[in-house]
Amino acid sequence: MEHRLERIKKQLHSQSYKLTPQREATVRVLLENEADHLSAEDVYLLVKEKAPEIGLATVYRTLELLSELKVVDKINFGDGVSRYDLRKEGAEHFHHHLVCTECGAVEEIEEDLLGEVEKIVEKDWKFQVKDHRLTFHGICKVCQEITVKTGTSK
Amino acid sequence: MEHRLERIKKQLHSQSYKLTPQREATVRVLLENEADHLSAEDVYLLVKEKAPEIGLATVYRTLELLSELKVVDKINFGDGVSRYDLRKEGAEHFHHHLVCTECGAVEEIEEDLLGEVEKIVEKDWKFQVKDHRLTFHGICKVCQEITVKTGTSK
DNA sequence: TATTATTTTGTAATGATTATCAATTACAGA
DNA sequence: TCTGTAATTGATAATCATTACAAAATAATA
Ligand SMILES: [Mn+2]
Ligand SMILES: [Mn+2]
Ligand SMILES: [Zn+2]
Ligand SMILES: [Zn+2]
Repeated sequence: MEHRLERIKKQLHSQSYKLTPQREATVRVLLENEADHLSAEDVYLLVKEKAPEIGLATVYRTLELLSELKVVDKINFGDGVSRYDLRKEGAEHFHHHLVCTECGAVEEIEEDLLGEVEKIVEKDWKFQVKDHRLTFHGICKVCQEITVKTGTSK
Repeated sequence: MEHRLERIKKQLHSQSYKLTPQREATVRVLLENEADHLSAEDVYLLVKEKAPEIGLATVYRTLELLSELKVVDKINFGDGVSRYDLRKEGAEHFHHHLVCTECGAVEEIEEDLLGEVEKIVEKDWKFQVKDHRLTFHGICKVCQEITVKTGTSK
């Protein structure tokens, strides 16, 4: 945890940004909730618990800054809000997501499954891939079992 | 063109929706601009050229309806607006996109490159895939050539 | 034709995000 | 340490895409 915070601090400094108390509090919230996909408002409320004086605008600005530095990725699951997702330690690309259309659960795939596909894209489309976004929509494990048991097909 | 319109009409009827003049005008705009990725506002302005009496709310409702019917897919490229993208004729899954981070161009890949990946996801994550969203971010062919010629590395 | 359900329109309301600006804080030089 | 300057913050207003609403229009039904 402290290790990752240190790394982010260095990344900020390398672009001559400072790790202010507000920024640190925001990053800590992101680290402590890595499994979730928090909106700016979500982050704001969580940061507020520790640092009640922080303003919503600062949270937005910090998240924007972290996006530029590729510390977080800004994603949109189709509800009206942007969500902010920490990059996995050392990951070159954004991780993948499984979104259940039944229960809304979001699962993560850290493994990069697109290596081969990217080669094809670079070769056949002459497109130099820098990053990707991949989300699967479908039925999660839990909901599949529910369907089998209750016969609910929807 | 007429063929696809007919098909969409039938799809609407099968759910007991009507193809009203406003809906038809909207669908026509989508068909005539299939290469683009129009926002609701974009669609509204284009429809207005032919059917000036249409209201923005109707365009939103129609696009929403077409989304539910899977005639269009609603996507978000990270600018503040939703964009609406016609499904390719007979396509089971949403097509892929290549977004150039230099010039903003959006290219389409109709070929489904995720067959193998989906098998892995179903097998290893026990997730039943219904659809997917895949976007690559990188440098398009045109911008690569510009970079080579001018030495602009950005 | 009378009745009812669907659809549309213009507009108001909502809500997430961004812009603004005065106040605070950090920093570099004297 | 003091001083001027740049960076950052917080409160709040403004923006802007989208949604909600209610009255009018249109279509379907009896
Ligand atoms: Mn994630
Ligand atoms: Mn497309
Ligand atoms: Zn589920
Ligand atoms: Zn380009």
